[in-house]
Amino acid sequence: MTDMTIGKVADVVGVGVETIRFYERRKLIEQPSRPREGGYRIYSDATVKRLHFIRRAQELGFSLKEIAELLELRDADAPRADASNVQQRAMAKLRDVDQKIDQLRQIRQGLAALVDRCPGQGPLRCCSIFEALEQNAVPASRPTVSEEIGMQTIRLSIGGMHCHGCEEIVRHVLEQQTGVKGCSVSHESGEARVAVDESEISDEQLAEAVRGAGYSANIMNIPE
Amino acid sequence: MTDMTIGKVADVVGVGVETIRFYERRKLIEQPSRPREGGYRIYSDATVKRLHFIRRAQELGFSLKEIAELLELRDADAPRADASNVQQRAMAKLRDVDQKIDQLRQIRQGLAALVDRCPGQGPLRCCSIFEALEQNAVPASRPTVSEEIGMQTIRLSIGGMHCHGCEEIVRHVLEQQTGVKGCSVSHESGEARVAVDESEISDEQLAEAVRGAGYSANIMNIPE
DNA sequence: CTTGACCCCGTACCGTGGTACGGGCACTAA
DNA sequence: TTAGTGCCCGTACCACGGTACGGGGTCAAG
Repeated sequence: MTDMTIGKVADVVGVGVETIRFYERRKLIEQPSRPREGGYRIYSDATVKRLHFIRRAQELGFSLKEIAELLELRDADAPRADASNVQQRAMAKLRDVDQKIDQLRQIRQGLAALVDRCPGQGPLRCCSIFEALEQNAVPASRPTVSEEIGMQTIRLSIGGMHCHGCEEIVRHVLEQQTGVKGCSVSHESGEARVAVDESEISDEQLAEAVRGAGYSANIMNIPE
Repeated sequence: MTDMTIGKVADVVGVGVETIRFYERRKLIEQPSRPREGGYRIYSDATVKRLHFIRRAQELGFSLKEIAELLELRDADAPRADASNVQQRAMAKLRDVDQKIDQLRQIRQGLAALVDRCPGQGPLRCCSIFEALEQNAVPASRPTVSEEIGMQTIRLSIGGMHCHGCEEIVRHVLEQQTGVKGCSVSHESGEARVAVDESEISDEQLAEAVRGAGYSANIMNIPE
C-alpha cells in the first residue's frame, strides 16, 4: 500500500486529486517526496493517514482552519498538545453544532407554521404566508388547517429505515404510545401515518418516540 | 414613513446600505425613484415591504435565488402564481431543513462519542479520538479508557437486525442509556458488545432498552 | 453659504472549499 | 519506441452573501 501516486491516494481517501493538491497549498499536508525534480508525488503512509484524519474531522463538522490547528497539535510534541486540549475543541464544536441545530429547529418551526396556515390552493393573496413575510413577524395566531379539520392522522417523515425489519420496529414503537389507534409504516417512502387521538399525544411526542428508537423523524404538516 | 433614503430604509429593515444596493444589482428589488439624475434613492413603501419579505424569507432559510423566484411569483398575476405553488416551495424547504437537522444530529452523535471516549488529560496518544480519526472508521467501539478504569463489557445476543441500518439503531439506543461508554454491534453475528459502568446500569436494563426498540435481546453469559 | 453627514458609482475583495483548464512532462505496458 | 495514460504547474474560476474602498456629488441644518 505504500508508494502511491496522487491518483491512488485520492481514490483510497475518497477525495479528488485536485483536492489533495489544494490541501498541500493550504499546508494541511507536507510536500510529498518525489523520485526526482519534477517527478510524480509519492505519498507516505503517514500522509495518507493525515488525509484520512482530515476527511474524518471534516465529516465531524470541523473547518479546514480548525483541522489545521488540530494537526498542528498533533505534530507538536509541545506541552499544550495534550488530550484535554483536543477534548476542549471537540466540546466547543459540539456546542457549535447544538446551536446550529437549535437555529434550524427554529427555522423549521417558522416554516411549518407557514405551511400549516396556507390554504394550499387559490390565488396568492389567500396565502397568509406571503403577507406575513411582508410584515416583520410570523403570523401568530390564526386557525391552522389542522385545527379546522380536527386531524386524526399524523404523518411522519422518517429517515434511517433500510429494510422491512425497520418498519416493524417503528410500528412497534408507535403502537406502544398512548393515544395511537393504528399506524402504517413504509421504509420505501420513509413515511409513517399514525391514527391518533391528539388529545392524548402530540405529534412531537410521537416523533420523539421514533427518534428514541434511533431513527430520524419529523412531522409532515400537510396531509397528502 | 414614506420617502426614505437608503440609510433610513437600511435601519428600518435591519440590513446594511451596501446590502440594499447589492439586492438592487441582483434584481431582487427594482430601481427606486430619484428626484433627479444622480440624486438620492427614494424608497416606496412597496419596496420596503419587499425588503422585509426578503429578510424574513432569508431567516426561514431561503437562498437569494429562491427568494428571487418567490418574488417573481408574487409579482406575476400569472395563473401559476397560486398558493399551492408557494406552499410547495415552503414544504420543499422544510424537507431540506429536516435533512440538514438530521445530518447535524449525526455529526453531534459522532462528536459526542469522541468527547466521551477521551480521557480528558494526559498526552495526546492517550486520546483515542485522534487515532480513530486516522483510521477510516467512526470511533465506534474500541477498547477505551472506560475498560481500563474498570468498565465492564456486556455481550448481548440480539435478534431482528436485518441490515446495517438496524445496527445503527441498536447502537443508538444503547448509547443513549446512562452508563454506556461505547458499543459495537453486528447484525451478521446478531451480537452487541457494550462497554458500561455496571454501577449505573444493569445488563438486564440494557437488554430491555434494546427490546424497547423492537428487537429481541438476551444477555450472553459467557464472555467470548 | 458653509459644513458635515449622507449618498453616489464602479470595482475589488472577503471566506469557504474546492473545480477546471491547458500546455507540457513522466511513466508504463506493448 | 511509441502510444496512452497519469501527473506536472500556475492560474482562473465557481457559488454564496455580502463588505470595503475611494473619490466624488447631494442635501439639510445652522
